[in-house]
Amino acid sequence: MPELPEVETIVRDLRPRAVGRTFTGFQALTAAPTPVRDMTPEQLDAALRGRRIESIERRGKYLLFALSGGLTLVAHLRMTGALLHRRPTDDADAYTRAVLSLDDDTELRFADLRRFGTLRLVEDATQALGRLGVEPLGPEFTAERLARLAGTRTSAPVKSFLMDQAVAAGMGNIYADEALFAARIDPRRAAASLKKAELKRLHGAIRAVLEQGVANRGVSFRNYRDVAGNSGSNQYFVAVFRRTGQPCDVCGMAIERVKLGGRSTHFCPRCQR
DNA sequence: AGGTTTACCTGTGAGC
DNA sequence: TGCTCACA
DNA sequence: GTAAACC
Repeated sequence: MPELPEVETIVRDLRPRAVGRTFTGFQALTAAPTPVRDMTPEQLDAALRGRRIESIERRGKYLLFALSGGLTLVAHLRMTGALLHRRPTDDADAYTRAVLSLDDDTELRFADLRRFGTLRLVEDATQALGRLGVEPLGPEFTAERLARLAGTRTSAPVKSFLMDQAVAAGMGNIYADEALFAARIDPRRAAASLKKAELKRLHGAIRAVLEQGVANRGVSFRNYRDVAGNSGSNQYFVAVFRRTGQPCDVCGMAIERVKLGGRSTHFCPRCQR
């Protein structure tokens, strides 16, 4: 599940490989549903041909390809998507749903086991993005802002609060659990009940776990792969995620798992209160 | 309105 | 081993 | 992971 650090890794790897290249075609390889939204694959092919990639940016978990002529190709990998940079003659990648051809005899393969990922071509990038808050690794993400947002919630658990993209764009299930462990906060606590000192710890923890994720090129529990098809290594450094029943590294207590907002949530019942 | 559940799709792994 | 179910 | 449906 690509979250902020995984998407950031993809964007950084893609820039030297794809910026300056021109699209020579688009092809959907599987029957509907294809990743393409709001138009047919044929329309996307026609619209993409001849457009140069001016820049590649990340916003939350979205990838933004700024193209010549003012259009933006917006990709979202959802749960199991990957963007592989290959040559047409390279071995096939499993679950490749679409191929974007470039003018240097390479291609971007959009692989996606569960088919939740999306691709859309828009004039204004913001129209393809959901309701997004500030970038948690950017200067606008402050403890004060986090506290203000937490105060607007009533009963929602802080875990669900963190998963809301309008709070900190790019946070996902893994890094939310890890941030709450690092901040020693029980994920079941109501967001509005957090004390100032706790929010300050949480703010720092969010930054720390995301930065560590980027440094380790992301988490690969199952499907995540970078543009070369390689795994990240951050899964070796997680404290609680998918460690149900295993001893906490800090106190030795068994990690517990509960369901919060429909998502599995992992925490140490002794360290997090 | 905020919060929670469900739908979208396909595969893996655990338990019986 | 094969089937079902929870989970991602 | 996200958006729509449902309390």
